[in-house]
Amino acid sequence: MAGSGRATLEDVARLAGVSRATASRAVRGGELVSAANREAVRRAVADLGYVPNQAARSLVTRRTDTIAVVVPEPDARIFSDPFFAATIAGVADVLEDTPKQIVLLIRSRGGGNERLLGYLEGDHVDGVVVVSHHREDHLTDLIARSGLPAAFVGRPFSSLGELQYVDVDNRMGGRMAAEYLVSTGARAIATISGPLDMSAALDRLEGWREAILDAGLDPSIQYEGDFTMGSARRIAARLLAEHPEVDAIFAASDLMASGVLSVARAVGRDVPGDLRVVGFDDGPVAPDTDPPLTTLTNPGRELAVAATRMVLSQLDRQEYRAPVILRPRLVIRGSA
Amino acid sequence: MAGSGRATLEDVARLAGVSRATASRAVRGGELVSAANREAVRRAVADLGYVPNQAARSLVTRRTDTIAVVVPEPDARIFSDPFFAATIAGVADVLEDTPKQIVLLIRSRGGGNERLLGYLEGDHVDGVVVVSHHREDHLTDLIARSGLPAAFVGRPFSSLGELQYVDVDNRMGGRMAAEYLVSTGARAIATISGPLDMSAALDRLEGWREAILDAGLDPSIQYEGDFTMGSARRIAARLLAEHPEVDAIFAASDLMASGVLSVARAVGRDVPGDLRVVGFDDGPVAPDTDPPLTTLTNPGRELAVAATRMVLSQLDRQEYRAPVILRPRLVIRGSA
DNA sequence: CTGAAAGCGCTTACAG
DNA sequence: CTGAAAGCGCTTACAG
Repeated sequence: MAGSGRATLEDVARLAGVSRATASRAVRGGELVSAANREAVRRAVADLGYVPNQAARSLVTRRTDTIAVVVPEPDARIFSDPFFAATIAGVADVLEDTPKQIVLLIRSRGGGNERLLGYLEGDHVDGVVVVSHHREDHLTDLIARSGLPAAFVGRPFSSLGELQYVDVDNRMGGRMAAEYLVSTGARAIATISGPLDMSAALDRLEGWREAILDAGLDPSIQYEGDFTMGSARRIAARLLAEHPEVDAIFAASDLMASGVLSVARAVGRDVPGDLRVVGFDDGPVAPDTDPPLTTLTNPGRELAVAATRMVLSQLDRQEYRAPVILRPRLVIRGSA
Repeated sequence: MAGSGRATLEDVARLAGVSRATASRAVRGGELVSAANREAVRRAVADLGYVPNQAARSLVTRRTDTIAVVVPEPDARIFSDPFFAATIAGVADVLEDTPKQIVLLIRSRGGGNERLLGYLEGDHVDGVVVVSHHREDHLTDLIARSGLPAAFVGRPFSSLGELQYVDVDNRMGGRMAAEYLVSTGARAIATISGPLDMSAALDRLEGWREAILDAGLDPSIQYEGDFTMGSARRIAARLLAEHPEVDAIFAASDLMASGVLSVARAVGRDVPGDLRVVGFDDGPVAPDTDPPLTTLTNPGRELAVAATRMVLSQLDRQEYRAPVILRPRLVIRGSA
């Protein structure tokens, strides 16, 4: 009772009248322990408020019961991005049914990976889920070197192969956005891409471009944003001024699309009347913009669930798993 | 080189030609170690790719270099709440300058606290920052019992005293919202509160009520939301139908205020012409609603920074710290 | 400044 | 089903 958390397995064993080995077995689930001893240990644990010391356990089992969620993003604003938030929720969903916890590994402002590497290699986590990976963050090498079970949410940049990941088919999504806009009669279709050091941004841009070309249209009106609303606003203001002929914009995230919407309103463009807007993500903001956003699905939660399962399954047997690639769906609302 | 992460201090010591004790001292910063040995160890560490095993270290030091961020919220949607996101960013900001990492402890869907308690008491973390605390989540008892250095973001429900926390003065904020609305000429002022099992919601409501009463107005038009946009939309639709005379609404979060705005637009009410709306948080959505939101500041990041510092300072010396209470500021934009 | 030794609290073959 | 024993990889008085 006194000093809860301080009781040790030794104490439990003594109180229950068994050896430490038996107490240990009983504590963990009672395999190979007589019913009587199991009960005695249970009572001792309750009486003493015993909680196993994880460090001691980890030292011998080599497991830590923690999964790292790596966020190689120097800017903590990432946290308010709904896609990212959904991702954390997805990991949490899966781990809920296990004894594992999430440790959040955030790239330091300084930009170095030393701490991250040290943590991953210090036998600190059992596996890792990587979110929001950029081309130059060296995370693919780092993960490969660590040898830890890992999965990326979003196709990693890497020549190393073998890195497991889940993704939405972003190229198809970009295509679908452009094709849909073409089908509604748009002819001067611009795009605001995400940051081109991220595969999702690259793929969406590529798909958009292919479809624009296939339609015999001009793919040259293309600006690079960073997935945030702020970036899209700045770009949209310029874009609409420089290219008044533009009759549709594919913004590569809902946040950016909603930035476009507000700028369009501010400069007196009617959406979808004389400007069509398509976003990407189908996140929580999509139904709430004005007009509601036509967009492509990018289910962060579902992707993170799949990635986490991949890591868990690697923990069991080291088998290779083909990437999980979800097809985006076009959700038609009011903006296009 | 081979089996990176597998090298042990023993290996380092042997390669450097010193004892394990000296190697240990050198690895940690070189106090009480000759320059020559320090260098020898440094080289051995580099050669072997040695990374200390944290479990072994924790077992003896009793420190884990992790801080728990406890989210006693069954619903993972919390992650997309910008205030909450800001909070995580704030903790990360502070820990960035320390060797500590964040472990995210989320209340299980099942609702039980067993896992949480087990984790906190299993010598797993050095301290805890609690975010989004509800009256019945038993977190105050649980934290107090664990004896861990802790701080709440938001005033805790507790009779135990001594629990350290940071907060914005929500009551004053509620007051300021109501007083401002009164000053703009509003006379039928409703409120949509947050969930009343949270102190922030309670305090804002209380402050609003006091000011309404002080102004000789009627405080009876009051609905309970849950801080989300969805809840506010459902409520606003009913509220505006049942009380068409309402000329102002204080919504206790920006998310809720933005829900009110969209409903108002849908039913043809002009904001701020014939309906004024004030929110709370001054989060990222506030400048981007239509019209931009008049709101009160609630700096989640700053609060979390203060809370984390509290925990860190408790880690040093067990001294008591008075709560940090920030004054909200009224930010006037277009909605009121 | 340095090293031998004890010990942190557990788990896990191993022998019974 | 049970217990004695070894060992996981580190840190920290202690004596020098």
